[in-house]
Amino acid sequence: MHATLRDPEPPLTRSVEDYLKAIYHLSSQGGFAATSDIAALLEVAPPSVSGMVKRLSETGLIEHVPYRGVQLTAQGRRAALRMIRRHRVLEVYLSQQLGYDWDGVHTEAERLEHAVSDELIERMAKALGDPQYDPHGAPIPTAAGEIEEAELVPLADAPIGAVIEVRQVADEDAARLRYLAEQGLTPGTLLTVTERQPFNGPTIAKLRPSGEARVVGQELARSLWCRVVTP
Amino acid sequence: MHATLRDPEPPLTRSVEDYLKAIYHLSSQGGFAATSDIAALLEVAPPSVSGMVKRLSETGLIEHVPYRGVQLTAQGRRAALRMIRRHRVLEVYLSQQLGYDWDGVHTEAERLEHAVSDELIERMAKALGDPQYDPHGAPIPTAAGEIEEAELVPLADAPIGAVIEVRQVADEDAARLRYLAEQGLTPGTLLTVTERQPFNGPTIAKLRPSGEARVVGQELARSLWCRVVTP
DNA sequence: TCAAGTGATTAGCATATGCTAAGACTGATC
DNA sequence: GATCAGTCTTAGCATATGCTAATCACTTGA
Repeated sequence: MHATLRDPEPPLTRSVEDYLKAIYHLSSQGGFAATSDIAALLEVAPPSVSGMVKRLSETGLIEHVPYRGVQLTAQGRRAALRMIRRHRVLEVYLSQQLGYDWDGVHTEAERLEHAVSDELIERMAKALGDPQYDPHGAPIPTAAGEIEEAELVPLADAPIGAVIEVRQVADEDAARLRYLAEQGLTPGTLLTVTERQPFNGPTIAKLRPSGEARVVGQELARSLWCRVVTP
Repeated sequence: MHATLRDPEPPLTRSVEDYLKAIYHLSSQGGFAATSDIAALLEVAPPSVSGMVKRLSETGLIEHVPYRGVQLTAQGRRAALRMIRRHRVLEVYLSQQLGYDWDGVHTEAERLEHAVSDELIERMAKALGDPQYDPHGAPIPTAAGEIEEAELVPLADAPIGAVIEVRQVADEDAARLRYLAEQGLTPGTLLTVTERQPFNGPTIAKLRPSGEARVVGQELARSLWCRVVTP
């Protein structure tokens, strides 16, 4: 009801959608997304970001504090979450219905997310039984724009002895994702951290229930986000 | 083998892909596609077409005879057929796997065709059992770029008394497509033309085997392309 | 054969997006 | 508090695509 009464938001370009997604990801932790970080994520030069930032703040999608960074407005956040829903539903669909690998879905979804209609996304979601998580374990926003905010810690910071569940893999590199899949370190896996080497060394964990040991280097252990099941 | 050795053709923009498709359709009968026809089909102003035509002939995708019109080169034709394959595979996929209506697939495919990868199209085609025709009966080019060229006549010209098969509906208007579906006039339907009213009047045909009569106005009968089964 | 009309092209401009080079700001260090 | 390194922004430009208005060329009818 309310949604249909709202002013019809004008269609956004592909670029704009990419900027909004980037800003969402970069500002989800701290408050502001920095120009140079946006530039690095989107692989454009910083002045291109400045230009786009000006346009986006004029249309009310972001707030810009010069020399500080940008934040999404409510409208910008809505648009960003819509893109993220599209991306993640597409990832699940491609991997479950079309046999894509866990590590190959990202690139395809990256292009499709700008072209699909809302109707197609909802049909895909329904065909999949309205999934809550994408293949990398990231939560899928609802069509209404709500997203689960879970308390997760990187495996590298997980307390020794705790039972933890791998929830999310924050890495898009196909080779790394493939490696994690081979190691059985996919969302849903339960682990006990047994040991952590000093000086940013690897984390050592046992798979549950099998008890097999896994040695996870510092870098990977930073991108494996986990939920602490029993401390 | 050969395909992988060919120079990697540079990615085309969405606009360019649309122009090539339009030129393919407009020049499939006669030799040349006229500027004004391209402009009408793509809903742009004629000078925009002139500009694009210049760029496309510089990159070798089309041949331009000033004041005459344009034709696709071999390279342009290859690119156009690739888009048409994408479009039609998408239409079949959307209608068979995601429950889209016969008349609703076109718009969605129109946007997606520019974003999907070749790999996704081949996965969809395989999941569908490599279909030969799209939901409107149009032939789907092969991945290698071959397309069936059938001898079809509009229902409006079909000989009286002949048994004919509806093969293809050359109309994109959703309401008209829905109407034809209601009337049972979809690709594969067999008919006998019993009568044609003079002065461009309607064609009257009987469905086979049921014998039910259908009165088809001149305009629709021009967009229903048929194969003559027995003269 | 030539003039009119239709259709195509060119000229000139607008917008979105990107770039490099140069200048402006901020925060940390002495 | 002054300076410097790093970051951000502005200036100026390029490309792709679109538009309108004006001009040009082909065809056809008188």
